[in-house]
Amino acid sequence: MVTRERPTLEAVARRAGVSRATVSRVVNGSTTVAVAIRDAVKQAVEELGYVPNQAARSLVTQRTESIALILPETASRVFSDDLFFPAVIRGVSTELEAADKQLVLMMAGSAASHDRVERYAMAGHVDGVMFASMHGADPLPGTLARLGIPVVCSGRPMTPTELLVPYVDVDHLGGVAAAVRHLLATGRRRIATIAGPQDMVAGIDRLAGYRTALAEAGLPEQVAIGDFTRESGIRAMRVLLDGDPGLDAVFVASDMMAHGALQALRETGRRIPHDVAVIGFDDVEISRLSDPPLTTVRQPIVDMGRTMARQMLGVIDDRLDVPAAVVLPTELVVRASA
Amino acid sequence: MVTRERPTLEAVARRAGVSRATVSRVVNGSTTVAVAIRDAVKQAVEELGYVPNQAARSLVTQRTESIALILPETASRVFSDDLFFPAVIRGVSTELEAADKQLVLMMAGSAASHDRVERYAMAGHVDGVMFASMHGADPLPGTLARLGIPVVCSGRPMTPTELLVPYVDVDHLGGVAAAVRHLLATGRRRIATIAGPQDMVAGIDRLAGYRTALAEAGLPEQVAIGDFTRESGIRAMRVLLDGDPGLDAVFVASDMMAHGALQALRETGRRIPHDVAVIGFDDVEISRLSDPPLTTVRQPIVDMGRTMARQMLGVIDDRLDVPAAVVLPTELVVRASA
DNA sequence: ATGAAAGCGCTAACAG
DNA sequence: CTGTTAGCGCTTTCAT
Repeated sequence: MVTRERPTLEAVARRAGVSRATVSRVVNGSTTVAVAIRDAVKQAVEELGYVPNQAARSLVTQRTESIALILPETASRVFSDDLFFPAVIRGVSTELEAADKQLVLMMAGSAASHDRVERYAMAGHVDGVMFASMHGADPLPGTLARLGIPVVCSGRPMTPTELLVPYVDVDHLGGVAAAVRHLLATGRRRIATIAGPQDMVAGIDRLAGYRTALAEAGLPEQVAIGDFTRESGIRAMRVLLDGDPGLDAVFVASDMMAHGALQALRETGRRIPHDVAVIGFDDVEISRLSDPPLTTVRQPIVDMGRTMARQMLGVIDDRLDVPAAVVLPTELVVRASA
Repeated sequence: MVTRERPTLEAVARRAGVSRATVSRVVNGSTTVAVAIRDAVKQAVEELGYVPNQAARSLVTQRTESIALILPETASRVFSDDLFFPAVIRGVSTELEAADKQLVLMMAGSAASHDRVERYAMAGHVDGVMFASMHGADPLPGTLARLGIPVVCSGRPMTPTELLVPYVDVDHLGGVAAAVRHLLATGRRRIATIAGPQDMVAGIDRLAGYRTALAEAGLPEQVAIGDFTRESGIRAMRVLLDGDPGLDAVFVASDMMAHGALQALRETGRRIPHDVAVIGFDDVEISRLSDPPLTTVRQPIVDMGRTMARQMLGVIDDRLDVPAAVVLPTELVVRASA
């Protein structure tokens, strides 16, 4: 590897006939430098193509100007046709770009990579760590926070971590309530649900919302569990139909699963929404492209990413007005499927 | 920001009653350390929760153990429902994970971010830079390569950069030829194409393939240009139909555009493949889910990512057997649309 | 306003 | 096999 050696501060200083300290000042935009000298230095920087060595800089400043986003999922899951993660990344990315911070994206779907992430953060590679899509009571956010590393989560953490870590989440319960209300208002009475994984807050809260709403309406519940993927939606729908061939509606905790459910329903010859009404959750693109287009609970995924990133930037800059918890609204979007 | 100070080599050395050098040896797995001492050091490391400071380490080793993947696109493009980029990322990510290197993903859709990327690489933030989805004659790969930074590209570069930079690409021409042959064999004679953007090798090569194949068959060509997005596919298809309402086949340079083309064709009441046969390119998931399922030229996108990552690892390790150019095969996958 | 000097935490010769 | 020593390139007091 022929790494041509890059010019150092020292080289620039010699060329401009000043000290290293002065060059450093100019490079870092200090105002206390005489204009003539500043220009000379800038010219030397230009001529030599000088770029500060980040490792050296970080060593003394204790700052890297980069921030990690941890997705406790495999890469194949993050980059599947489920557009949830991409939307989070987009939001985060937008905010960090504006703040001139580098995003370091880390998938941590296995125990090994989970470890790697921990070491990575502890090695001071990044100034802060953001988590999205947390499963179970992941101790990592808390661990890092206790070590003094700024941590922010998307999705309410399931551990007392919440005391240490600011987070952003959406109003799952409100969204589900609106969905079930809509089903009731359109005359449905045998309303099943395909719930999300019960080791994730989004899965738990949406199921709780369904239960509450059905209890209030005095209707019996019918629950099948999926893992937010299309495949699991297909399977869960079949299970539900086995249990009650006469069900007339299903609330599905994610659009991907709802997409699977539509397929499973069509395969049995049922017409949607005539025989069975279907409502999803997310409002990712696929819900508009599905057949029929999906009525769904919109959650502002991109905004979650943006909000989380802003919280992180606030924490890093030691701003005191960083809200410990932000809950964004959800909204029912009615399309043909219900 | 309360960054509790982390223990240093020095602290571990004191606790274990040895020198810093010895601790460094143990931490880096040197075999020339007495077992007793090694254990003592390991214990001290454990007790103090020591993790090496990456900035300090990089400063002296000139290595960061991370590698950048540059996507010269906006984040919204990379993380849209086009699963091309995700597939590349997945491939890259798999290989780097195995090599215990950290992937740093950078979107560079604007001139500003293009600059940022350049500075980032030159600051020694990463050990190497991989490019995917290059537009036009981007000078950045060449620039970085000349500076001694290892560079690898996915997609044949359009500049003489190729002399400096290993790359991986797929057999565009072979794939297109197979597609057109299939159309001819099934009796189509008025074969149009929706080409990709003509500032990208994938766009150029696939159009060239179409032209060659039609010329050989002695048929007239009909070309509309898109930019690989679904929207542009819809528009291009309408243009083609305006030009020749009687066309009986269209080869589309990407599945996303083909998806759009299907929609545009259906809107005119045409039946597929009865009235018009459609063949796409990519074989991303959407081609199986579309209506009807899409006949398409499969390119091994994940493998491109993997191959590129392996080339990069080879270059970094100064291995001499790194191939300057790898061309992966493509393959026609016949489904209902043609 | 500028320079001198002291490290940041680590690795890698080189001695011993 | 282990310790001593000399930096890696930069920022930041502290003098001047």
